[in-house]
Amino acid sequence: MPNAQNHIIELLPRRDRTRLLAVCEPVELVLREELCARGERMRHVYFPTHGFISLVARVDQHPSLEVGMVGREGMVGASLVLGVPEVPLRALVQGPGAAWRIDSAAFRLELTGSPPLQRILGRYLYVLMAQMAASAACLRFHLIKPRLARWLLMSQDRAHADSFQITHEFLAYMLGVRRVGVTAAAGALQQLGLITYHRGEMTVLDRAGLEAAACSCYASDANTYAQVVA
Amino acid sequence: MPNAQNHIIELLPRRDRTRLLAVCEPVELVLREELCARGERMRHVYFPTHGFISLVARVDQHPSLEVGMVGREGMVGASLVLGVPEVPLRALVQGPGAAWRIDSAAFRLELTGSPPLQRILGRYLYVLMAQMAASAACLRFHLIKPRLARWLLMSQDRAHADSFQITHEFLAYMLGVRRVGVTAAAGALQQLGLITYHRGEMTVLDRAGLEAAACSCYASDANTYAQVVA
DNA sequence: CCCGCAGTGTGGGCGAGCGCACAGACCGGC
DNA sequence: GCCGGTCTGTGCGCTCGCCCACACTGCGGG
Repeated sequence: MPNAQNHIIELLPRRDRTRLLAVCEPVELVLREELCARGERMRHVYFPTHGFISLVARVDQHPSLEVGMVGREGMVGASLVLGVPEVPLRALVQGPGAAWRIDSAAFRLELTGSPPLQRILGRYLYVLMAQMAASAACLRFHLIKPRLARWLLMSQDRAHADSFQITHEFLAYMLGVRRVGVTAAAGALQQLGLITYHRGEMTVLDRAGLEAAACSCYASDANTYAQVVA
Repeated sequence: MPNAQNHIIELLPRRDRTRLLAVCEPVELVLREELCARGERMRHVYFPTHGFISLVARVDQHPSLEVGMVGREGMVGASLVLGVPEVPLRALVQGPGAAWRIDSAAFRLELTGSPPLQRILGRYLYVLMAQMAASAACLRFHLIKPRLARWLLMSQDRAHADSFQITHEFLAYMLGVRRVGVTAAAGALQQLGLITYHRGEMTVLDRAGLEAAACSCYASDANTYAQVVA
């Protein structure tokens, strides 16, 4: 049996896993690729194995805002589990990598035939919801620096790499702040020796230090996931 | 067949509806009552028929923040549909009224036996998620006055009344701002003749005017619900 | 009737983040 | 080696919302 490299899939019992993988096809996740535009019908769902994806919300003409992140611990297109083929969010590849892709129709078929898959994805959806609710409060009450630290940690977890390609500009979009605000916060973190960056490449140097600098939301998120899904 | 007065229940086919109502018991929703503390196991789910409930998130020691609202268009405890008995949020009665209450175990039983119920609740959960994602962006980008207008409209829809008991202080908690900020925004709306208030009682005078003053999130929310659930 | 209290209105000082604008630094391509 | 574009750093004035404090007003209870 192949090593699926995706937590959700790995949690499935052997039978269900094999059957699911049979309808999967491996695809590459290209940086900045848009897996799904907001409001659009999804044609595929994705189980990332490497790299990570941002779930991005928009209102009016305002800049975007990241409300969730998906890596090998989750999936993109979970709303299909709820029976709704649209997504209210953009799904944007932030860390290049790879994923298992499944056609929506095939996935729904697989889902109805696999209670374990239903169970796990239900729990995953719960975590996603909890994450979104917490993100809202985090966004409101926490300063840029701790939020940036949290973002970096979450990315590192999902990318399984210490280094990723991201500019201040893009980070600003994710966090819903100005680029200048990111520059200031990132500069402070660099001063502290926690990270280093250079022309669109950021590297985590001191993970423990970053965890101390991050807001509590990082720990609670990880906690929720561990308790509910794993 | 009794008139359920709750949209979710009313959308069920006659058979499923009757069976569900058989395990329901009517309860009163008392103002400020906490239907569910965050992190706690739920003992009951609620289908409101009158009044409305706020879903409230917290981080650290910071003040609370409303991330969702439930009235007769929805239910409290929808995470049971995902197979998780806990809720990451407080559920707080903001508008007194009444609801159908079901024991969690009985509800799960009913759920497994009723595909239509599963289908409708999945869609409702989707709407709730979309609402939460949009709320985050709204929180970040919109000013207090439009957000307050939106809150009043949402309350009015769910309470099915033009007047409700709420102080500036409490509104501040919901919107995640200071009381003084609410006073200023509410004062402006009153000046415009859209609302009037007095010692903890707010009344909507000009609904159309409020809709014009509200941020776009109100319309999008209503839209999503109408398209997905109804 | 007076006191207390909850709800509301107002003010001043302050800090985080915003918009805008521009300057330096680095990289790749011709 | 020059040039253009991208990424990063910096400055300034400003707004919104923050904290704190206080004053006014109904309303209900002793």
